Amino acid sequence: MAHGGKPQPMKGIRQLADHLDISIGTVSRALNGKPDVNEETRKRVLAAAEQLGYVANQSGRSLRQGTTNVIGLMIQSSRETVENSDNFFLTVTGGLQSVFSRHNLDLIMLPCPNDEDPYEYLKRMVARRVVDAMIISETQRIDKRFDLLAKAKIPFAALGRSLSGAQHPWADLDFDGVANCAVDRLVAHGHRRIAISTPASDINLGFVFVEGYRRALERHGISYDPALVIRAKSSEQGGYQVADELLRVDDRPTAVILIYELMAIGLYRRMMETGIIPGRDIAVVGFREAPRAKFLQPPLTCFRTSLHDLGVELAEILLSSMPAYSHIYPKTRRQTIWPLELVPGESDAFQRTSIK
Amino acid sequence: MAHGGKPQPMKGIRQLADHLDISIGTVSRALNGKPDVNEETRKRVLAAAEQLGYVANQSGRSLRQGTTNVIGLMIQSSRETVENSDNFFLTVTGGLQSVFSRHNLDLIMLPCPNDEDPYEYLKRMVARRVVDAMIISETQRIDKRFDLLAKAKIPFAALGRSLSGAQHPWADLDFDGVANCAVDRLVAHGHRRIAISTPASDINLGFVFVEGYRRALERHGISYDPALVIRAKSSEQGGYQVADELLRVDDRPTAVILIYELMAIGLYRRMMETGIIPGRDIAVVGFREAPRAKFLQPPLTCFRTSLHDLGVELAEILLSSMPAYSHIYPKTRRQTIWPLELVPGESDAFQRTSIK
DNA sequence: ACGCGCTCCGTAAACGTTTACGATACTATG
DNA sequence: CATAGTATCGTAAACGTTTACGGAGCGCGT
Repeated sequence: MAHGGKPQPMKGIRQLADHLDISIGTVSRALNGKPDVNEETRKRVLAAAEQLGYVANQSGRSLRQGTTNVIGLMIQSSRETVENSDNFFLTVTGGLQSVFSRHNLDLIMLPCPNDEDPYEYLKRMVARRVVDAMIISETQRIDKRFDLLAKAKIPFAALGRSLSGAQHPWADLDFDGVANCAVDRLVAHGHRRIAISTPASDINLGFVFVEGYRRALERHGISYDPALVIRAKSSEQGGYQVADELLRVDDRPTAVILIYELMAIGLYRRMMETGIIPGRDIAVVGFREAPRAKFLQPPLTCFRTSLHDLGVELAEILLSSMPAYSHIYPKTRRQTIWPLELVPGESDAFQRTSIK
Repeated sequence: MAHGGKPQPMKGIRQLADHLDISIGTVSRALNGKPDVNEETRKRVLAAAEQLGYVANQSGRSLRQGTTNVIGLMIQSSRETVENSDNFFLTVTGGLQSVFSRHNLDLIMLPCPNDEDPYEYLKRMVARRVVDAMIISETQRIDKRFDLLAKAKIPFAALGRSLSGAQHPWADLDFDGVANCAVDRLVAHGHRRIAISTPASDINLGFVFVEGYRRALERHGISYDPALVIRAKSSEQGGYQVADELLRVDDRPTAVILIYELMAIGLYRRMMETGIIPGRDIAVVGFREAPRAKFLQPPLTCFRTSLHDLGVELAEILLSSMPAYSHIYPKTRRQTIWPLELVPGESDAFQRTSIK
C-alpha cells in the first residue's frame, strides 16, 4: 500500500502494477476481463485503475493486437457537396455512433480531398492500418474501392448499393421504391408525361432512381423517353436548370420528380419567373423530406425517413461482418433497402384535366 | 536485388529494409526526411516504398513518438441537436479538414453520449491518448473541460468562447455584433420594444447574444426588460413557443430577434394561427442564413457567413498553439470573432408607424 | 507418496516504429 | 602520417500493451 492520492498522472500499466504489487500481466488480464484471474484481485485492480485514472494507451494496444477500435467513414468532402448535403451525413453518423459507442469504437471521418483520387486516398488510409473497418459512402456505379477493401481484408459496409460486388454489405435508401411511388401517384392524377432529375455524376443512386422510374412507367404502359431524364446537380442551381430543361423539351411534361428536395427552391423560382405555377401547371415531387421543405409554397410532396435509424442499421450490418462482433449481431440481413414514407404536400395534388 | 513485383502485402518497414539490403534505421530516416542519409539511397527507398505500397503503421509510430496525428472534435451528439444543427458542424468540419489534411492530420469525431457527463467523457478520451489535440464545441459559460485539457497539456481550440480561461484559443461567431446590428436596424425602423430568443441551456453563445442585445438597447436609451428575453429550444418547436410567449407579454413587443433561423418556421406558423402577419405586425430577424431561409414568406432578414472559412480559421488557430506546427502558423491571433453579413429580407422591412 | 488437474499469477516475447549512439569510411588538415 | 571532422549507416533500446507459456500452490483420488 503506497500513498493514496494521485501522485503522478499515471504513466502506464507498469505503474499501476507496481502500485498494487502485482505483475503487469495480471493487471492487464484483470482489466480485460480474462478468465484466469482471481475475482478479488480483479476488483482491486479495477478499483485502483478507477482511482488513479488509468486508461489503457490505445497505441500500445493497437500495436500489440493489430486492432485499432476505429471505424473509418469515407466521404468525398467537396465543399459543394457538404454545404448541400444538409444534415444528411451528420444524422446518419449519429446513428452509426450510437451503435459504435456501445462497443468502445470510435468513428473517424476520412474526407477525400477534392484533388485526390478516392481510390488512391483509400489505399493510403488502408495501408496506414488506422481503421479496423470502413464505411463507404457515395458509392459509384462500379466502385473499385470495394475490391480494394476486400483484397486488404478490411471489413466494410457501404452507404449506397453498387453494381460491383453485389454480395457486399450495404444499406441504401429505397430510391426505386420512391420513384415507383411517385410515378404511381402522378399517373393516378392523370399525368402521362413525367420528367425525372438525376445527378450528373456517376454516383449509383441516380441510376437506381431512374431505373425505378422506368419500370414504373412500363408498368403503366407509358413509353420511356430519355429526353425526360434530366441530369443536374443536386443543388438549388441544379433545380433552376431542371426547370429550364423542362420548358425546352418538346411536348412539355406535366410533372417532374426531383432526386433531391433542395432543388425545389431553384425549380420553383425558375417556374415563377416564367409564369408557371408549381403545383398547378406542373406537378412536383421531391425526394427527401427536410425541415425546410415546410417553407415551400405550395408545400412539397416528398418522402420522409429516419436517417438516424438508417445509420443504426448500417452500423449493425457492418459489425455483423466483423468476426469480433458477429456473435452479437448475427448475419441475418446483410443488405437493407431502407423504406421511406410519403409526405403528401400540395405540389402534386391537383387533378390533371386529361387533354390527351 | 530480389524479385520485382508485389510478392507479399508488405508487412512492415523490416520487409522494406530487407528488400533494399539496407538497415531498418536508415529506411526510417530516409522516409521521414531526416538529414543524415545519402540523397541517392533516399531516392531508392522512396521509390521502393512507392512501388511496394509501403505506408508506416500508425500504431507503431504513435507508440514510439507519443503522437497520434489525430485531432479530436468533441460534440454533444444528442439526436435532437444533430437533426436541428443542419449542416453547421459538417461545414465547419470541412474547413477544419481542408487545413488538417495538408499536414496528414486526421480528424476524429468524438460524440459524447447523451447519458454521460461531457467532462468525464473527455477525461476518458484524453487518458486513452488517442488525440494530439482537441477541438471543443458547444462551449458552456464556464466550462471545466478547458481546465482538464490544460492540465493534461493537450493543445486545444474552442468553437465558441467561454468565460473560463479567456486566454485559450477560440473562434466564435460574432453573436453580439449580430444582436447589435439587428437592434440598430429595428430601432431605425421605429421599434422600441424588441424581444430576443436565447437557448435554454447554459451554452455560452446565448449569453453573448443577449449581452450584445442589452448593450445595443442601452446605446439607444431603451431600458432592458428581462421579460423580453425568451428562452426556448433552437428548433421549430422552440420558435412556436417563442411566438406564444410574445403574445403573452404585457405591452406586446413589435419585433423579435431569433437566435436560430430554423425557429422562424414555428414562429411564423404560430403567428399565422393567431392572425398575426410576420413582417407586418411583428418584425422578425433571424440569426443564421441557410438555403431554407429562402423558402420563408416573407423572406427572413438574417445574417450570412462562411462556416467553411470559420473552420479554416479555427484549424489554423489550433495548429498555431501546437509546438510542432507553430512555426508554420505563427501565433498572430489566438482568438477570432467571425463576422457575419446582413442579408436583408422582408420580415423586418416595414416602417413601424410610431404609436408612442 | 505420487500424479493429476485446477486456479492463479509472473515472465518475457512480440507488435512496428523512431532515434540515440556508436561504428565505419572517407576527406581534409596539421 | 596522424588526427580531426564529416557523411552515412547499422545496432539496439525504447514506447505500452497483450498473451503464450510455464510455474507455484493446492486439493483430491489412487
